[in-house]
Amino acid sequence: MNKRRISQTFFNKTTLSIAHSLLGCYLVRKVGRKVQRAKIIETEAYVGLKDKASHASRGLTRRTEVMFGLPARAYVYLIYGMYYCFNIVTAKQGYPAAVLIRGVILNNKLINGPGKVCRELKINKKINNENLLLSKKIYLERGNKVPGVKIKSAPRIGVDYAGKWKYKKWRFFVK
DNA sequence: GATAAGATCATCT
DNA sequence: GATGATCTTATCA
Repeated sequence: MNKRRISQTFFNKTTLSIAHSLLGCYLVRKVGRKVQRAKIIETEAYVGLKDKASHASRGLTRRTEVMFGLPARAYVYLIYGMYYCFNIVTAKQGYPAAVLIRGVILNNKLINGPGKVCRELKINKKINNENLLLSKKIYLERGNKVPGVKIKSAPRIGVDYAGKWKYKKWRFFVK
């Protein structure tokens, strides 16, 4: 058993606080024999039915049902026909919330943008609904703690249509 | 430096 | 049939 692997208790807090805590942790992806460990440096939170920027704001659909499900699952979807985005589902079953991984460092290479992260880590819809606590293909590990002063927050990206919700500072990144 | 357009498809109306 | 939690390339100033 991997001691550094993130366990259920990590998800036992608010989505915002999880998005914050994920910074500095590692996203581990196994493809065949290859293992990639990507350090998370940027996240975005999508919380609740009322968050217009969230896919869940229009209610439960086939696509978003993973977000309404159990925490610590992966929510992967295709956007603009060509890019996948990788999210970690949070909050309890029945309440839609997730944290989008926007940026990582892989082999000392900065990868900014959810589409690029998924391309580099070979994330596709097969990963959708994977249990990050149990899966051997993709999971999370604790990293070095990031000092609070190095963590910045800002409005989310690409959600201008979301009315007042676009001003929420639910994007977190390491300076 | 900034802004605009094109690629391309699952999902929703 | 319209649209989007994006990225890259092209064109402008």
